[in-house]
Amino acid sequence: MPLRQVIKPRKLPRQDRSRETVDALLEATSQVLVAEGYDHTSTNKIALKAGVSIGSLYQYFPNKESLVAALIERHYLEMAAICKESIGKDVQQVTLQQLIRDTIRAMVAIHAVNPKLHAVLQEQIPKVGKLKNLMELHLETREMVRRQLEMRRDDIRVQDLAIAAFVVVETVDSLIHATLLQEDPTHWTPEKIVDEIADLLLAYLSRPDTSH
Amino acid sequence: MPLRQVIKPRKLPRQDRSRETVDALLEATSQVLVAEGYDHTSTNKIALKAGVSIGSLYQYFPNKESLVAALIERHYLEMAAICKESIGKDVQQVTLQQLIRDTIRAMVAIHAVNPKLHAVLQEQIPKVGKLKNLMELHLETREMVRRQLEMRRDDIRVQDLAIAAFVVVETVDSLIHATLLQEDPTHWTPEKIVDEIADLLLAYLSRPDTSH
Amino acid sequence: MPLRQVIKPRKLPRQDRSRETVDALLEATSQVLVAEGYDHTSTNKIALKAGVSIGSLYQYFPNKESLVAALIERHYLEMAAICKESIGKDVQQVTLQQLIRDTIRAMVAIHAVNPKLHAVLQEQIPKVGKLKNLMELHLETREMVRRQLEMRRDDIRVQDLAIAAFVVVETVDSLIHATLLQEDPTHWTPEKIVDEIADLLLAYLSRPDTSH
Amino acid sequence: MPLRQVIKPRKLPRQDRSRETVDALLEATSQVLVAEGYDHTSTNKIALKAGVSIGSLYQYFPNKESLVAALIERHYLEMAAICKESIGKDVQQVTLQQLIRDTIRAMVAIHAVNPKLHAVLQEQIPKVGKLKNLMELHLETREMVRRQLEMRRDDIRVQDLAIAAFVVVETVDSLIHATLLQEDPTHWTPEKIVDEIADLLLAYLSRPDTSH
DNA sequence: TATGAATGAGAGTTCATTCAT
DNA sequence: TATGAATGAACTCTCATTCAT
Repeated sequence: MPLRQVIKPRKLPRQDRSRETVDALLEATSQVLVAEGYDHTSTNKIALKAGVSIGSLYQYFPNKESLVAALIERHYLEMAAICKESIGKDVQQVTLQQLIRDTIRAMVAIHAVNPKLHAVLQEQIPKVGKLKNLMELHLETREMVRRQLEMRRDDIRVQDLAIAAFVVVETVDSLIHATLLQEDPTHWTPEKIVDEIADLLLAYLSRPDTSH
Repeated sequence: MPLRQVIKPRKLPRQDRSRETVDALLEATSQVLVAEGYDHTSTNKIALKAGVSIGSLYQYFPNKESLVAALIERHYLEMAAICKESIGKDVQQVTLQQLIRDTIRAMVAIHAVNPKLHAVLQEQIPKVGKLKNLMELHLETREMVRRQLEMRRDDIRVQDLAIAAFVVVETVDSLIHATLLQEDPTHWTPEKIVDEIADLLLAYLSRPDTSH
Repeated sequence: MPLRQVIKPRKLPRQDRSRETVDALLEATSQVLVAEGYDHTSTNKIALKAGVSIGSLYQYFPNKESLVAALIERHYLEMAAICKESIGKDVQQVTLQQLIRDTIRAMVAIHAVNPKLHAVLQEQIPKVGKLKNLMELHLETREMVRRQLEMRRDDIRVQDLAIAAFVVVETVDSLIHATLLQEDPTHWTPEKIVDEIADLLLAYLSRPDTSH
Repeated sequence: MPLRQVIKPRKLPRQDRSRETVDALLEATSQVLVAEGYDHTSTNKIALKAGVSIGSLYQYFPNKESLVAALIERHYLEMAAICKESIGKDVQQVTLQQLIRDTIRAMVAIHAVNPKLHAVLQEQIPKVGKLKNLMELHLETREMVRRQLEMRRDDIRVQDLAIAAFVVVETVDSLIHATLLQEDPTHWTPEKIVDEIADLLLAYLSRPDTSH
């Protein structure tokens, strides 16, 4: 039976094939979301773009929501990794000013991962059910920032560091978001706004210089 | 009996019926949006909640989008009125600090009009087509704030007042929004956050006190 | 009370006003049919174009079908008048050839009354219910032609004059109709086709000339 | 067991299911059109009659028009096949008289395929957009007839053969159509009318016999 | 396990007709 | 009698999901 020799090399082991299919589906979901918006995203389009039958899609994801939730999760993990790298490490040698700039840069980097997807996820996904994961990132980031601030307690004039962290994270995120959404992109460059935000937060957090 | 016509000022029955229907539809739209989110808002549900036939709905609104657009318009007008009253008047006697507090209060008031509706409109309405009205309010507010800042040019250390206005409006809005969305409402009261935001902006805008 | 003198001259007596409304409605029906086709003709559009409220429309016509039926009737009467004038009179002095030309001219005149309306009525009106009136005109015309042919029995080689009349009427009508529908109107002028049809029918009806 | 694969030649179940569904839909379209007329034909009725869900209907046909267009296409192909077989072949041995009879027979055969459907397609389908296919059959037939007439140029007295072909096709079609629509079917049999039309056209086309 | 044909609830929308004023 | 707001059945079409193969 020479045929056996012709038989193609055993496809990837089950797990790997699954992995590929799931990845293809998530990538397709991302692309369709960006290209068409949440409203016009359908499971059929996703399956088509992923090169996967609609039946297979439902083998891996029980419903549409779970697909989007998984995508959010994936995006969230990417962003969380960036966050942790930038502001998660327990270094105290860094000045408050440096910390602030690092935080802002981290947030810019987060938005840069896939800005259009980020915008869709943040703006269009109904924040109900299992889909509010993206908010959790804020909570975690807030906590990380709070810990960092605590290490510099003495340099900071704001009493309640939880509030300070909240203000920092929300402010940075919203300003970056608004800047990127700006329809006239020539007006302010991201660099300029990084400086501006740093200014804002430093003035807010730091004790007025009473040295002289 | 000419008197009768004066006594009973003809309520122009048809026009009133219309008005009532339109109002009922907008109110129902608002409620359904808040209760179910944009995605699960349908013209049928709106008509049902409004106690109006689906046919009547389409007599006044050519499509679903136009209903939401009209609601945005209505909400926008309410908010714009608040804005203008608070920060539109050309008064110079007011200190920068007072101006900042007024602006924040105006934004809080705006969110207080119908907070849940505001959140849905801001978060869930796809920002495409005719539905981007809510962003325009930001533009207008920004412009009003810029003019106010210009009147106090000397008290302000930030160079570019357009950027300053942008930062002010976005920051205030996002912080208020995030605060109201906070799931644990006992943590920070709105009053506390108003103070905090005032602090933040005053530190950002005002020249460090060099009097002594 | 000078007011009384200002009061407008009493509107037309009931009957005349009705007449006007009905006419306006029929005219509007005709125009909407021509402009939009039967499918997109609605009673609301008709009432609007007629400058009459939808309620009034239903005061005069119990339903949409009856409106179209009345229009067909009106068109039919106009056409029938033309027919009768041309081929209804009992004159024998006229030659067969002349009779044929008169018949064709009558049919051309019929189509000329309102060609677009005629086309819509003939092509788009579902031939069901009360709406098959237009076919009856053919029956009547056929009968008139048959009587005319009978008066010239000796000049005609076709045995069954009922069939001859049927052939004549259908042929003339369809050829005129097809000519007018021709999309390239430069190709054949109506005059040319009148000659051609006359040729066709004369050859069909008349006894071959055996005089020599 | 390789035999099984040969014995039971895979019916490609999916493709067959599709085909069946499409066929059922077209057949249902035909029946609903005939039974209810174009106006009262709806996709829901078609799907119901086809024993197919409305969703499946839209999987194969993007809209109602496309269903009717496909049906016209199908009907058109059946008719075109008949036409080509009867009057498309390039035979010159056949006399003009025989040609005429063949042509008429072809047209009768065309109408006989599905007379009621033919009537609906010809009378009720708005001749706009993709739906004017049926008129094209006339154009093609006309061209075929013209070529046949040209081969017998010497036997024909009519100068312009394009006009002659136009007259022939329209006349034959309309007379057959009118005959079949006749409500009193006992009056004239199709055979009788074939003779009559042949008579008509022969008299029209052929040169008067001057042999003696 | 993969496929994709099939499903059908429900969406947006139209329009002939009714009826309170 | 005239008005036009209101009605709702019925329409076209979408899409998340199922299931026979």
